[in-house]
Amino acid sequence: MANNRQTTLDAPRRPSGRTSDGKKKTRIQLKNEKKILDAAQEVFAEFGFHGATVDRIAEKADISKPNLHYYFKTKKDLYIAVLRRTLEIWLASLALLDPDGDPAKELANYIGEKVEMSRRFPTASRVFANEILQGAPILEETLKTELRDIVAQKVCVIRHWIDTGRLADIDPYHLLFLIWAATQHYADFLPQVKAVLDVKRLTKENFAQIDRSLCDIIVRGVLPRDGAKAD
Amino acid sequence: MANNRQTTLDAPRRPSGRTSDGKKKTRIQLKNEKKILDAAQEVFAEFGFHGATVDRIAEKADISKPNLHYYFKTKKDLYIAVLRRTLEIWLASLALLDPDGDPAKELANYIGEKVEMSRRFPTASRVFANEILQGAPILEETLKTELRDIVAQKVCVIRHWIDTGRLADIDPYHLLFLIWAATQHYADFLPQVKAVLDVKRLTKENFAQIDRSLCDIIVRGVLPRDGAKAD
DNA sequence: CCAAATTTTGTCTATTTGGTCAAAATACAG
DNA sequence: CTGTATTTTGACCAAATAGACAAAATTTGG
Repeated sequence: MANNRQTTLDAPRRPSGRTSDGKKKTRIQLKNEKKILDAAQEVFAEFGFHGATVDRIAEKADISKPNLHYYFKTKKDLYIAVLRRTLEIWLASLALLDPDGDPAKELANYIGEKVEMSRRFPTASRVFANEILQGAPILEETLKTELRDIVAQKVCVIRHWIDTGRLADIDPYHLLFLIWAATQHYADFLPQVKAVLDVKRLTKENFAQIDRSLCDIIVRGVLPRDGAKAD
Repeated sequence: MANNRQTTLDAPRRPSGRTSDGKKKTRIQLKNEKKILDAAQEVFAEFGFHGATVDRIAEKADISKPNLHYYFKTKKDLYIAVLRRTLEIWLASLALLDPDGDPAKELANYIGEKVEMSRRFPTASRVFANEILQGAPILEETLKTELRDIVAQKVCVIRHWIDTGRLADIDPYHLLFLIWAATQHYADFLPQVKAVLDVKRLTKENFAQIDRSLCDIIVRGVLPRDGAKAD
């Protein structure tokens, strides 16, 4: 009788192939859970947690509502499951930034990866943005532990680049925030971007241009200036 | 019998001192509308349109629900009113960027202004972010007209700076997006920023540091490089 | 001070929506 | 095949919530 009332993301971390009772998941379970999670991600991204309705998710997943509840006890459980999936991609991308690489190349590579993520998984980004925007009620703990730790590591890498004179003396934290903000902007604020650029959708070419622009500005902005030019 | 069913933001643009019938607004009206709008902005920012309840807004405004409906017929009307107020500040800030000024100074000034806005009016930023994130159902038309036009103007200014060799050859649109994203990040994603930085709140000093970091990176990133260093 | 206009409120309603439950249908192991 | 476990569904419920409305209270102009 596992009382699964949870408010944060920690706990489970199951190998994603077994149910809470330790039993193996059936093929049907695996298939339906994926269908539901995919549908839920889209709906949560479009309407936020509150705006999303279980009915709509069920409909999009092409499954009956009671059946959905058979797989996910509550709307919140489903939301948490979607967030967990999203978070994994999100955290993994930070694993880039190889300390031994060339700073300019590493940063450009990271920016490129993040831009690509905004292009290919915009709904994931939006679910995440929604959650943070609402005050991160579910993710808060995870942000304060996992994310904070990983970021601290990467900050060390950047600091090292600065200390060895391969990067200008900028604040590593704000550099990372800048990259996140700039890249995810094209997923989270897509309607605004499209309106301003006067286009129906952003093509691959658009994203290539975005990648170039961001790398241009940001990488240039953090490279050490040889001919220093004080203000 | 003014049928006020509207879906976009255009129309009204009243001098904000007269009611739809052309009559002068009473002192009570002015006072209560402000109270309600302020409360609504906070609640919409925190919970999004769907998550916000009229009861909660009424409570925060210290006014009864039927009384609130006396001033704003529907929740959507209220939401639109809040958005309109926000949009004015938002659009106005773009008026900066003086074509005759020094590019570096102008950009730094604009960034500073935007950072200051995120610090002082974070809820305004969040209401806006929420709206765009949900696909900008209300703002879409305004974005495609007013915002697009103003931005197009400013893009010309930036292009001019580039053409006269005072700025590197970067894409003006993406430069603006970069600045918006970077600055508003500290209002919209505040919980994440706080978690990563391991602080309870962002102080004035934090924001001064943010301003410095962003100006450093972005302004450096767009200044023409004298000693060109091809990739 | 009075009458008209404005403002405020208690009460009620219709709808939406998250979630339940028992029974039916289906898949599966021996 | 057959009995058991899993999956699916129709019907239903309780809570939340946007909004209506008429009556009461208050303000305002003459």
